[in-house]
Amino acid sequence: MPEFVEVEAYANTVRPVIGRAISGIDIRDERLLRRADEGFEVEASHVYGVLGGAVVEAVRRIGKLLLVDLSGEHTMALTFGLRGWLMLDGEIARADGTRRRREAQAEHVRLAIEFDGGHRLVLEDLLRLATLEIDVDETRLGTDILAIDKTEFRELLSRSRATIKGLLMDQRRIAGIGNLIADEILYQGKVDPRRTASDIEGEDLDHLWTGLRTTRERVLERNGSHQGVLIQSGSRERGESCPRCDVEIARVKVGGRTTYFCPEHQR
DNA sequence: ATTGTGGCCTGCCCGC
DNA sequence: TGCGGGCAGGCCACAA
Repeated sequence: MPEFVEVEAYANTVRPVIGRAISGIDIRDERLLRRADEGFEVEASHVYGVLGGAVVEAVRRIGKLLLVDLSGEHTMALTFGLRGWLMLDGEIARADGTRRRREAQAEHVRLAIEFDGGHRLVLEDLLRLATLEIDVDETRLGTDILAIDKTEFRELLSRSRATIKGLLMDQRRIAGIGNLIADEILYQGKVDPRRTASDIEGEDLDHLWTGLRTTRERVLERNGSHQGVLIQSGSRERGESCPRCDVEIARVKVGGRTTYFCPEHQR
């Protein structure tokens, strides 16, 4: 599920508890903490110590990372893997702030946090790929996709020998782009995903930048990383054809990810 | 150092 | 229907 636009929605999900204190924590699956350098027992107690009684002061998003700033100068950081999401009191927010109810699935709940006033925040995660960390190094992430400008984008490209798709998905360079949005940016930007980043200049770069801007606006307006033209037209599938060119969409591996693109108009 | 690959984990879908 | 293989929008450790 989650690329930047979904995590934006998760941030909106959490925001109603800003100003509330945490009254209970239930870590159902300690694998949530698996990135800890120390053993699970030690790390879990640290998490309980930091969260217990703390007041939520702010909720931020950088790329696909959700950051909850707490009283006591600590920050809880959540990632959601492929199939993770948050609900508050049985509701999930969209990127535009509207909310909808969602049925909880108890077997997939990995974390539950209670707040004063009776609010309950739940993290569900089908694949157990979500993580919780305290006080992560935020500088490991690049500029957020919504904040990057063309000057920085051009600069990033010119300095990288990676494939353009690999660069787009490299969270240390640009934070927030996943496999689907990368494919859509390249589709809109008319660039072959396998090209070397630093080779993209001039008109090609203009097109790609337009593709990035178009895509980030579109998925935000429509509330989902799966709202790109390539997917919505049904073309991001084996054997389907490009809605613009009517040639068969190509399917290749780039940067370890399955990649769909139009061999006709993406050059 | 940078870039690319394999594997984690579970659930689902497709083809036999 | 039942079963095995392939695959999933993320991320990390590791190899070249």
